[in-house]
Amino acid sequence: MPELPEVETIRRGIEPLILRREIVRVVVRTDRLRWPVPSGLERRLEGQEIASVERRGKYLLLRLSVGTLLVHFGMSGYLRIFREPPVAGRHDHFDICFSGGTCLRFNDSRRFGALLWIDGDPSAHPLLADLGPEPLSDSFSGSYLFQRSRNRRGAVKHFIMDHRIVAGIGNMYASEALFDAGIHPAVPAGQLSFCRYATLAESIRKVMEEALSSGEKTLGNFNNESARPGYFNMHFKVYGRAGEPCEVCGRPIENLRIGQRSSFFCPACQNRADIAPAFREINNGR
DNA sequence: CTTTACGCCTGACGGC
DNA sequence: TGCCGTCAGGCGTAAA
Repeated sequence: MPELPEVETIRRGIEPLILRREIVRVVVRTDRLRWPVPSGLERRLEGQEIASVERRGKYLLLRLSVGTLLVHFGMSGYLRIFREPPVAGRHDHFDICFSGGTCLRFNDSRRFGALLWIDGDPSAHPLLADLGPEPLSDSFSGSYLFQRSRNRRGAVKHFIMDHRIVAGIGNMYASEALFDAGIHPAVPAGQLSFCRYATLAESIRKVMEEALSSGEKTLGNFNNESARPGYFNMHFKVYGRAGEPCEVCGRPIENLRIGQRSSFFCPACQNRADIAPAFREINNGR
């Protein structure tokens, strides 16, 4: 599931292949994605040049001479790169081909992804306007999280997955960051201390940067036609590891349902001392 | 305002 | 072997 690091890896991978290239051919095979693909998009894109390749949260933004193309990968979306695309297969929903021969093909079995056209300033688009800061930007910090979390009773894991709070963190990296910070995912967001949020913000940065460097290693594979840019083998310490021993303490990783999502954590390394009344609002040593 | 449940969709998986 | 039910997940929406 592409989260921020995966989308950023895709961005870095395709940027040198398509920047300042002209779109020469667009094929849309279904308009039934997360939202309908705008009709007549093909004609609007053909002949336009890619002015920049950007990302906001999990959204990939291809800025054109006029307007912006927004791509979202949902759960199962991925791009492949061809010079001569073969006959389209199952779930190959659209192709965008460029001068010089590069062709991007989008495949998404679950169709939670999106292809949208934005006229004018992308940051004013409803999907982007309310996004919180990028976790790797200067405006993201422990004090920011602390301030936004006051009076929130929902689980901290849900809190950091709220894209209005911070953009681009999904279920996998939320679990990993909380493990790194030693914070139990179910702790009410409003009950964590300033110090714990300082730790959490650093853990979020660390996990994102580690994932980005994993992705960086796969960039060389982008001309391999079987490759899926952005789908790299990230090493997870808790995500998807229910029942396996924690690599720090050996206790079995547990899976707890929080807000309709599975949440993986180590019951020992991520203890709930945070929410015991005696420990509220103080740094308990971690 | 915050919090919660739901629906979209398909592939993988387990049970029979 | 094959069928069927269940689950996973991002994210907007609606309802509480």
